[in-house]
Formats: sequence, C-alpha cells, structure tokens
Amino acid sequence: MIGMKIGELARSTRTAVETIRYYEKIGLMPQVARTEGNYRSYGSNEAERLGFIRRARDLGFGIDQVRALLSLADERDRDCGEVDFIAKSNLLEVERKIAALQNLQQELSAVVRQCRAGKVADCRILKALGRPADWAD
Amino acid sequence: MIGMKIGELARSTRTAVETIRYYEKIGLMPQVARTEGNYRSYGSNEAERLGFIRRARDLGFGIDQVRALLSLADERDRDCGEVDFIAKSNLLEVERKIAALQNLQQELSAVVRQCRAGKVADCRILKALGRPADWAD
DNA sequence: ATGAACCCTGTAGCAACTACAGGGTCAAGT
DNA sequence: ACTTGACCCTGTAGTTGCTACAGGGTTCAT
Ligand SMILES: [Zn+2]
Ligand SMILES: [Zn+2]
Ligand SMILES: [Zn+2]
Ligand SMILES: [Zn+2]
Repeated sequence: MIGMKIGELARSTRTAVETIRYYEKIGLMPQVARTEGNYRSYGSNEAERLGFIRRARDLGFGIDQVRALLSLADERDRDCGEVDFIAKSNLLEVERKIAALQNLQQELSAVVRQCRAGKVADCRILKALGRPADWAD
Repeated sequence: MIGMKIGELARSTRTAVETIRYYEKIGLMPQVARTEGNYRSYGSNEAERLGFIRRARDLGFGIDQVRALLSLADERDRDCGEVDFIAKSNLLEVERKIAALQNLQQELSAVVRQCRAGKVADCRILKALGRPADWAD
C-alpha cells in the first residue's frame, strides 16, 4: 500500500502513532513527504523499515542497536560479523538479566515462605528486610 | 554511630549520596536535623531505615511498595496480611519477568544460531528481522 | 455546516535514579 | 593566615523508550 497516513502504518505494524513520530524525532524513521494538508505519507519502504524496527525491539535490541543494525543492513557486501556481534551481545544481556532475576526469585521466595500469618510485629518478611541479610544465601 | 554526615551513611549502606537525597525528596527518607554548616546529620534510626529500603529495593520491591512496607511496619499489632500480599505480588512480578525473558531468550538464540558468517546480504539474522516472524516459534 | 475521526507540533510525565553546575564548609598542611 | 582538597548544599537536566496531553488543523460524510 502506498501513500499511507501515519494511522494506517501504525495499524499495519501494531505500533502506536506517537511511537512512529518519536522514531522520526530520534532519526530512526525518516522524515517523509507530506500531503497538502501536512500529513505524513508513507510507502512500503517505510513500512518495511518499521517492521524491522518492531521485530528487533521485540527481541530486546536497544534503540542504538537497532540503529546500528539498520545501517549495517545497507552495506550489503560487507562481512556480517558486526551484525552477529550485536545480536550475541543482546542475547548475552538477556541471559544476564534472566540469571539476575532468578537469583532474586530465590531470595524473595525464601523470604515470602517465612511468613506465618500473624501480627506485623512478628512478621518474618519485615524481619528479613529489617536487618542485614545473614538469613539468606 | 550518631551524628553521621550523608557520606558516612552512604558508605555504611552502600548507597549513593545522591540517592539518599533523592529518597528524602520523595519522602522515603525523613528530613533530618542539620549541623551549623547546614549538613544533614543522621542517627541510627535513619541508618536502619535506609538499610531496610536498600534490602527491599535489592529484592525488587518498587518505591511505592517500599513506602507501603515501611508504613505497615509501624502498625505493630496489625495483621501482616498486607505485608505478605505486597511481597507475593513482587514475587509474582519477578516470575512474570523471568518467563518473558526466557521466551525472548529462546527466540533470540534461534535467530543468532542461524548465522553462517558471510556477507551482510546473506545474513540470516537480518533476514529474520527483515520479514514477519514465520520462521520462529 | 457540523461532527467525528483523523492529523499536526510541542511539551510534560513515567521509574529510579545519575550527573552536573555553581556554589558553601571544614580540617589539615605550610 | 592561607590554601588545598575532601566533603557538603541546592537545583536542574539527563537517562530509556516511550506515553499522554494541550491546543490546535484537515478531511470527509451526512
Ligand atoms: Zn507476615
Ligand atoms: Zn543474596
Ligand atoms: Zn550473519
Ligand atoms: Zn514468538
């Protein structure tokens, strides 16, 4: 579809209109031509680009990583090592976050398990928070 | 230790000085007495309170949850059900985040595995990002 | 011509800090 | 006495990635 207004592009990529304008402001999406009424007019290039951005964001890539991926994608006969590096960095970061949250989950569920429904004065959860963590690990 | 300056309190709780001032600004830490030279002067009450805050934050509680826990902790002969509810909510939220990240990790590592180091034009990672996700799941 | 649905810009807000800028205070060393 | 350096103060702006207005303009159907 050609000559899409921003709302159509938004629907077709499941993106909020304001997000598209935001991407334009930070230079992730291009400034496109306007209609007479000053409406942005998008074509299939932009739709593809936004689709790429959305999928990359959904996979956890940061804005700057997406920016880098997009510009690498244009240098077609270059080696893809940098692309792979970015993707692997993201994967590592995701794995790091999982590990950190799993640690957290362990400690937190240990704390939660302590509670024998009673008065606040005796609550083990508050006791656990109230003093240095010699009870944990 | 009594009559601590903010830097000492910061060191003893492994908190940044600016974070303590920030906690004061948002009402999580109290406004304490000042010295002649207008320096904040902390006692052991505040040190304990900040310790509690730090541990709760480390366990993933949000600022508003910490605020609620602190005020519940003062009503000593109340039932601790609300405390437990907050803690369990936090645990659930942590578990939700872990699950989401594990999903992400699956999809992302599937993408990363595709790459056979070559030219950008053939990079499977970019191909995966460049089109709707019919390759995944 | 009036209304609904859409579009525009620009600014402020979210969480939870972090990083200055541009000062003041205090103790130690010379 | 004076200077250096470490510390402290307030206030504001930046971070990430959007989201939510406020206060307008455009388009199109009825
Ligand atoms: Zn309890
Ligand atoms: Zn631990
Ligand atoms: Zn590749
Ligand atoms: Zn999927």
